[in-house]
Amino acid sequence: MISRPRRWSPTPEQLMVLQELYRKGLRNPNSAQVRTITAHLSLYGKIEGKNVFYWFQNHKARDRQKLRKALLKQMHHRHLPFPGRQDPPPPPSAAVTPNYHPQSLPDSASSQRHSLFSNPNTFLHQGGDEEGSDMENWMMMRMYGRDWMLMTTATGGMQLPTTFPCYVDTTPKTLELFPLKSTNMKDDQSSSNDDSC
Amino acid sequence: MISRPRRWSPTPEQLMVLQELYRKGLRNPNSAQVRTITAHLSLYGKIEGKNVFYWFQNHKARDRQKLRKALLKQMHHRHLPFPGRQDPPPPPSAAVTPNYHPQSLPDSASSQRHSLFSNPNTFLHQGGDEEGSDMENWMMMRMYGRDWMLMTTATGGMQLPTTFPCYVDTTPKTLELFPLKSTNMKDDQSSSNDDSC
DNA sequence: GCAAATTAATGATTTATTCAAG
DNA sequence: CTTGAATAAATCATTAATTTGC
Repeated sequence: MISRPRRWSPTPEQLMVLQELYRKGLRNPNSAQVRTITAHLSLYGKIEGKNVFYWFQNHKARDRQKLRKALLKQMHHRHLPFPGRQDPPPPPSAAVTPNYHPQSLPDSASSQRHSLFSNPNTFLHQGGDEEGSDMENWMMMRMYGRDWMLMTTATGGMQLPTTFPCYVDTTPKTLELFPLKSTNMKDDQSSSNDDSC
Repeated sequence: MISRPRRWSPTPEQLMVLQELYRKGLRNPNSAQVRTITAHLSLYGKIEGKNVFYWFQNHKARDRQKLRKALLKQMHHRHLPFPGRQDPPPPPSAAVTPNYHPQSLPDSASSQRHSLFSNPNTFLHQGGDEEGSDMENWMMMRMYGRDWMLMTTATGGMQLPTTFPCYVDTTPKTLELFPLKSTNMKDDQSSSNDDSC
């Protein structure tokens, strides 16, 4: 019995595909991309969305850190210019760029790059434009993978119910107090005192 | 017209409940906790899971940083010992503790604290113990909220389909190449060259 | 050859930092 | 200025490589 591994390990095919996607320049796959990649990679073995997400995150970070170290060591040794590495053309001189939040781009920018991939194949669903619908239960953060595992697996994930505050000044309706399970033991539990409503 | 706000802002009731939960010691709510809190708080106004998650994350971080600053300033000024702050009893001298991963606790530890909250009310579903089922599409990471928004909202989220690597050495089955949409313009796009399979 | 011991890689989590809305 | 949202960096923990003694 191999006792199902506790953490995902990519099969050679999965790894190859991920590396190729990375090599092509993919760094921060969005939700749809993660789902698509996961779906396709699941042909080669067990895989989840978070694995894909983590893989890109770690790979990017370690690629960058490797580059940093190389540059530092090089700079310390001699002043040889850049090494090769022209695969995913990093934004010029952005090898050590700390952050870079190009958020909320104003509706239509950089239309030149779009022309490079004129493949309007809407492979993924493109729901309505208004809010609601899928937006509700879309996210269960990364960290919850383990908690969920501990919760569903019978590993004796102890229960630390936390009483819900009940002095909300509006009509309490159906809400009074409800216990919450807690599996991570860090600083998650309630303080033992002051829980009388 | 107030033009629906683009980011969540807690209503007074929601904020009060969140603060109370925090005050009681909740720091890293897990998946079930986030869902439960979200469900109950949605009685008081529009809210999503990520809002709850972010709120705890930010609140913890900023509480800690505030404490750090206070300590630093105090230490610099005079040597007054700790300020008050005995609400969520921080692990002794853990005010600036870097990490602390109590992961994979061996099945039954710290049973004393459990006795403090002997409320085995299984309010939340407790699914089977084996894999699969809910574990599949459980997580869409935090960052995807915005992407999803840009995608579903008609803001002209440009399409940057990325060709899927196709030289996987197993039988390609139904997978050959598939375009992926990309909305974040950071370094997400594929390199323009080398996309011929 | 082969496990136990040690080290290197890397998957998974948490914390720090930054951007930007209000 | 406060704080929601997002990303990057640091860290932990487990698995795979590898070394080592037999």
